[in-house]
Amino acid sequence: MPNSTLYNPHVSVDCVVFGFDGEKLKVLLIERSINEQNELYNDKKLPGSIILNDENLDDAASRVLNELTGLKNIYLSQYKSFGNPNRTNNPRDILWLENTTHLKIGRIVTVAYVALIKIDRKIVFNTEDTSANWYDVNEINNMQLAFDHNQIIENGLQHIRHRLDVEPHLLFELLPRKFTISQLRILHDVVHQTRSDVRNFQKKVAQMSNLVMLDEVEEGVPHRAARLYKYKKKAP
Amino acid sequence: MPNSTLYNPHVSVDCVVFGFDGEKLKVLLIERSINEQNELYNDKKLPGSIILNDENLDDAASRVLNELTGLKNIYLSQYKSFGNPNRTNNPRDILWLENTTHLKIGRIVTVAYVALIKIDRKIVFNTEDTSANWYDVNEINNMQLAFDHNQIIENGLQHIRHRLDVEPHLLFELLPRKFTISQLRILHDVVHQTRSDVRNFQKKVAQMSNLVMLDEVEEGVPHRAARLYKYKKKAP
DNA sequence: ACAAAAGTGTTTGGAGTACACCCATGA
DNA sequence: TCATGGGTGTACTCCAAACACTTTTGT
Repeated sequence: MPNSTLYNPHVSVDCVVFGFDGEKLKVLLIERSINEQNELYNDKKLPGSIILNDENLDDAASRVLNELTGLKNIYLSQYKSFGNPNRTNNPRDILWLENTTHLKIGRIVTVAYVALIKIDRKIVFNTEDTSANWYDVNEINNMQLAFDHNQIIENGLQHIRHRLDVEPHLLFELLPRKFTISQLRILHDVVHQTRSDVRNFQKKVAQMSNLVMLDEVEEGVPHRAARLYKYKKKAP
Repeated sequence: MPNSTLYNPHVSVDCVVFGFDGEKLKVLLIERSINEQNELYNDKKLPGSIILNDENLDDAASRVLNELTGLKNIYLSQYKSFGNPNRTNNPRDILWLENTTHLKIGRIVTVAYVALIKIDRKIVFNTEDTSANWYDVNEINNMQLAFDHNQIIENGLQHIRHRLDVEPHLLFELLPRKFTISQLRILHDVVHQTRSDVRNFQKKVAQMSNLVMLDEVEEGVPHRAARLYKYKKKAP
């Protein structure tokens, strides 16, 4: 329950949290309920918060993610700020802001972050006042999100695609600790919107020195089990 | 002279303006004078401003550049926001802020932009209350700038290096309208901190379809004059 | 004539791309 | 035994990098 001496109501952070379920790229959204003339209106929003008065932007983003998932040390990267004076003009959004913050809110500039998390981590998404779910990045175009969150996600997606291109090791932030080369390839293809050749991909992977083959194979698949690998930081 | 109903004193924009003088990469800084206990203290700062209440972030950055240079249509790109709660804590900076804005200023989150301009444009940098000069990017490490502007420039430099790598056509924003291949190569090398081979560079340039050779050569050089080229947008 | 930079081709190695078959496993 | 994906090698193309000499012009 924010209070005005603790919080800075002029600046917020929003996090576009990406996950990979083995097939699709997903984004984590918070379910939002607004009581509008005695009708409950439901939609979704990004996890975010106005910042504390004495808080760094990066710290605010970490706090939001930690409050939501209980996790620390998540990959987080600031990528863009959104400050259109009209972004907080929708009456529904104003109502929701005032109900949840109990502050008088004017214009808010928000600083957007992308986060990458391993979707297999068992995360408590449903606390007493928050419930969150994963959504396909491609479905989001057809959803009407709070504020300018559609645009924030769209930009976040572009950003992270580019980022994963330049720094491929970040792909491992999205995979389980142990993974198969197929999983890595499918993730790579989903991110880059390509369809890579299996043999060429193996070849490229073979020259990654920080990929270590384990003495284990996957389990519970109805076909030949694939070898498991893990990612090891620090190139030699 | 800002007034509190017009300006939003919680958010500002700062512009890291890059230019190229034929040899070095330069950044445009504003000379700042502070009357501190009857001693004049001089240093430098980035061109910037708190935003207007009803102004987009991009518009605020354009406004700052236009007020400074008189130019429009400058290449501008937002790259990072800085919101350390201590960034506006230096007493000297507080004094300067209050003298120039006549507002009570607390914490300011600033949204940083990089801009690219052709240094040969004759620009009025010395209006009645502002004077600006170009500084080598490498000298800036040894200067003590206002606020966290050293860090903002450092990040801006990284950003623009990467950006010019990904979108090489942006190099032409830094060159005069007519330029030689040498100028282009030297700029390329300054940006990428490389030393490219003259012949290989010519070869690469030869396949750029939007580079057109003019029927002119450079003048006033004490050696064989080089051919001039211009950049033409829109690939065929 | 000399100093200074302009301009110009060829060779080589490495990376990316295209392509097809046998293998191991669970049902 | 069959269905499903796992795992493997070769040939070709293209791009990047290395490398040195002649030409033009001003002084």
